[in-house]
Amino acid sequence: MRAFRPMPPQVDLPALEHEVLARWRDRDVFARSLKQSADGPLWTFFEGPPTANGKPGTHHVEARVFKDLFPRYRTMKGFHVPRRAGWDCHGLPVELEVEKRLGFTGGKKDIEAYGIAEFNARCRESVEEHVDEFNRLTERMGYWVDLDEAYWTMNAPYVESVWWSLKQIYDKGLLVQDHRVTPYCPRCGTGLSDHEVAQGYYDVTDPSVFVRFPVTSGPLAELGAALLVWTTTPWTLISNTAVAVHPAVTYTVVRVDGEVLVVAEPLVAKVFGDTPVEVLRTMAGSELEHTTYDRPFDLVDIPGAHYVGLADYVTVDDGTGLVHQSPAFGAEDLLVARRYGLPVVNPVTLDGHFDASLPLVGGLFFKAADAPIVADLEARGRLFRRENYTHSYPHCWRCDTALIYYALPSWYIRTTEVKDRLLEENKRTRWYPETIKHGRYGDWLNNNIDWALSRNRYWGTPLPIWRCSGNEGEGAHLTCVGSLAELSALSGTDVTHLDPHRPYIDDVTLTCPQCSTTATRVPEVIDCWYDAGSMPFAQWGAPHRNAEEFERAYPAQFICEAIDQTRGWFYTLMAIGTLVFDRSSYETVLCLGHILDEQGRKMSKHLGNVLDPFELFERHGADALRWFMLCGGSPWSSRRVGDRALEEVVRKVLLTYWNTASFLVLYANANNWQPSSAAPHYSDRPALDRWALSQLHAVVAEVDAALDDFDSARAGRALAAYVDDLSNWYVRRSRRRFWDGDPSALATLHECVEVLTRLLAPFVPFVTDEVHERLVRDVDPSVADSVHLRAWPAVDDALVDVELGEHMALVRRLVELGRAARADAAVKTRQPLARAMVSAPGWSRLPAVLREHVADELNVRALDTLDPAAAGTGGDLVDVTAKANYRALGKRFGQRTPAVAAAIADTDATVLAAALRTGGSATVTVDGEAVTVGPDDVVVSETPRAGWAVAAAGGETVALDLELTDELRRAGVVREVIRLVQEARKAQGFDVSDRIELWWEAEGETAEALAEGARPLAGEVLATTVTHGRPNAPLADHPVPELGLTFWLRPIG
RNA sequence: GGGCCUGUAGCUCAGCUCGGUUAGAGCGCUUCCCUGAUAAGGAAGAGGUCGAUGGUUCAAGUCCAUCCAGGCCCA
Repeated sequence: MRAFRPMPPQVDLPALEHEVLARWRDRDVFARSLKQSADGPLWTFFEGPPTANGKPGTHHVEARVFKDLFPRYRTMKGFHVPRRAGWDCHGLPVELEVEKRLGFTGGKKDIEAYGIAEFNARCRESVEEHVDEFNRLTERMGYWVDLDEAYWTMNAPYVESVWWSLKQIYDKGLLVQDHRVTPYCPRCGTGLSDHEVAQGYYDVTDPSVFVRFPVTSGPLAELGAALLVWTTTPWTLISNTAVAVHPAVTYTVVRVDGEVLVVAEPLVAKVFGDTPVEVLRTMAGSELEHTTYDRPFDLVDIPGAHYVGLADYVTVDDGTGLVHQSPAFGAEDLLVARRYGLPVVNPVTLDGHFDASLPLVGGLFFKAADAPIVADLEARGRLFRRENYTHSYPHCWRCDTALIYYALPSWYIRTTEVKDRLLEENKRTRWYPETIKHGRYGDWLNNNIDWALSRNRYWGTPLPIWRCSGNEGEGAHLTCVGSLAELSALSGTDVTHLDPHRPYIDDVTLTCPQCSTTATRVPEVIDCWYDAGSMPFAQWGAPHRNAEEFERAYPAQFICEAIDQTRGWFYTLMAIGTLVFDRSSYETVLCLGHILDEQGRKMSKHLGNVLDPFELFERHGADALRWFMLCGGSPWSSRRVGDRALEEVVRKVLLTYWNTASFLVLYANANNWQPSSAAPHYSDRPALDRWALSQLHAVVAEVDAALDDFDSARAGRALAAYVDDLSNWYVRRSRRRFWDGDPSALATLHECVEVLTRLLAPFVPFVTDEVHERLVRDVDPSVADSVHLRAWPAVDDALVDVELGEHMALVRRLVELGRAARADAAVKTRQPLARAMVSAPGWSRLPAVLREHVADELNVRALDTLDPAAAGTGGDLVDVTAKANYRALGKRFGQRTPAVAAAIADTDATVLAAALRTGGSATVTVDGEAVTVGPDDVVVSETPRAGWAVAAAGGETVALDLELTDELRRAGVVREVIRLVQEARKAQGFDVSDRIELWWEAEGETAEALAEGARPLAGEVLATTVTHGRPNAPLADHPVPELGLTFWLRPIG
């Protein structure tokens, strides 16, 4: 016969987790969970690869917990859920990390001096190092994902897949070279990422100039009007290409001081102040479209330009509402220029100086050109006004040079060409929460702009385009290569084993298939977000390798990341899927809120409020952190995490659960009980057992439904409530049956804990597996050797008893009221009372066995019905009040509800209540009209008067008879002594089943009580003898001065 | 500047889909009580203009509008 291993009530959860981890490794549980589900329906999940550029933080744990829960849940439901880890290896974040480590401050110059081969080798090392830490994190937190077969975006097969996809896009004519405006440091010779730019903002004072652009066509020209244009970057006027106005803003043509100017109507007062203006006419901005003007400078050639265009981004907050456009130096300007097919002319060279051949500004640093430009405008009568303007402007965080927004040639994917397809794909995607779909994400798609794909950097997937030398510039032939094998064929050398990174790939040249001249690779690498978005196929190396596996697992049924990925991974996945396969790569997406610190701030290195996940694991356990993330609030709202929240999880949920199991083991072993022991059929078990099972199956249904809807918090609430019900009601009320080894109670609790363990397993995989091991596996080797290999519990509708649930809820409410009444009267529960009287709807239908629980919890000898109408049952003790039930009345009476409610209040409550009780209805008078109301329309409360301890709430009343007889008092003393002896047993470390001998000495009422109550006392404290008198052995005495009592005890044997 | 999310007790959060008159729970605090598993449990108390204003309605934390604050993303 196998006994359960003893389960200490106190447990070191982090230590336990390490043991469980070792067992998972030994038994290869994760791999077996996949193997055993291999024939089940496939449920596909894609892992979003974290960027391996720093230590993993607590926010990484968040997404990974959710990415673990749902696959575990689905696996238990019989689905096959393969999951492969992935690492995002490329990109500027990695480069910056390495630059910092190498002590570089000079940007690209330092890297090139160091050597690209060496630099990229350092990047690779850095990635490998950080992936090691992510592996540790992943394992420790219990995130089951295949780490051995992880995809790395820097591996050659992955890069080849990415190339293949780019070639598909290229072949569709959607991968093109164009210009892109980026914040650019002219000293370092590099563009800066947003993140870098954000670090270098500070206030500077620039000239703010209003310039006249005389109109040269149309009716405005006849008026001799000039557009009044405002800018804070006079140096960009050299390359003025157009003027933008807002189509919906009203523009005014005014005569001021004898000249005619065009200004946005809302800005007239601001621009001209007190100067009198004469409004000649007004027009919508859209009417100004294509109005030509005489440009401010004629130093560079800009063909086909210089007219008014429309742009929604124009505001009337500052300036004149007419915005000067210089497409090479402004992102919005460039967009406008694109739409109108305007040329992008850039007179500033890469070092930030104007082309030396230009008059006026030739060779000047761009900022230094402001002064001569403003002077020249003034000299030519073009300057309307000049002011100084202080604003925030970005500078290079490395060298403090003012940044220039600068158009660099760049490679684009024309995502705008497939925008409609993207919108359609989004339409059929299920978003959690739903609002993202048409809100944040839908919005982003609607404003889709072409994807700027290239980066002028080093550590990234090289753009697989080779340009021939046959024709200069635009006319050169381009060759896009889709694999190393293809590259081998084109280059005539075997490069299938080449590292496809810079600088090695740069050395591969090929013969242009069109003109036979030598072609070399373009220098750019690609945006690492493209790498990540390629994972659906690239994780397999598809289609070059594992094409079938890819086909089977596309698209994913489920992906899950935090909300910042809407414009990141969620977008690139959908965009690449749609571009390459004409189908988004996922069907359902769970979008998480962010984890914040205890002050509600985002966690960031900068603020120093980052919580080290490993410390949290060792302090509270991974289960605690998992439960908090999953159940501490809605998945999609942001939540604050801290030690205190985790301590609460441990105490309230994990330890309560553990202790319930520990309790079961204690009494199962004490009574030689096993799961195989005979137990009564469900229907023959006591109501309390049937209630526990009924609640259990209601919870199974609730958790199942909640997880189906990806609402882990809702599931967690149901589970936590059940843990509490089980521990603090079922076990509490059943204790005596456990002491007696009642097989019904033991079987019921075992079943409840066992099913609960399976429900909890995907949430808190460690502690549940340990409980499963001890409670199930140890005593039945035929069961799977991990809870994670078990099936998800099925709901047994036959066990769900709704009426019983309602009855028990009433019992618990009445107990609460009784306790409140006792507390109010300052009569402790240990003091038995003769009776309690109850008045509550449903009380008459409450089965006797359930009434017993009320009596027992309240320690009263009898329960009576409080009936104000019947003499001798408390009628003289109660006040009756009747209140309208608005919900019921509102449906029937609508607008007259308050009048009916008032009528009910005006009617004598005793009469009303009596009528409702005897006749089932009552009549009240509303505005002289008789209205019939039923029992549901009125909430009757009966409140006993003085002399009783009473508590009432929501129409339910419990009254305690406080009169104490000597017999009751003595029974109270016995119960007091029982508790003291129990406390002494516990303090001396006796086992719960140890028998003892007991001696006592006392006087007066205490002596009387103990003499009378020796038998119950002996039974309760497991005493084989209860002796009045001192022991003759030297035992420690237990004095109780309040009772005039001293007792002694010792264990037998 | 735009879009979205959030705002309920000192703190963490339910409740809002589908409106019902005493707005709940946990943590923390005070006082009691219970204890034959528990780091637990229970009762009472203190603690709320349910972000603000207006509207719809017999009735608004809940529906509508506007505004404010914080967050996220974008500019």
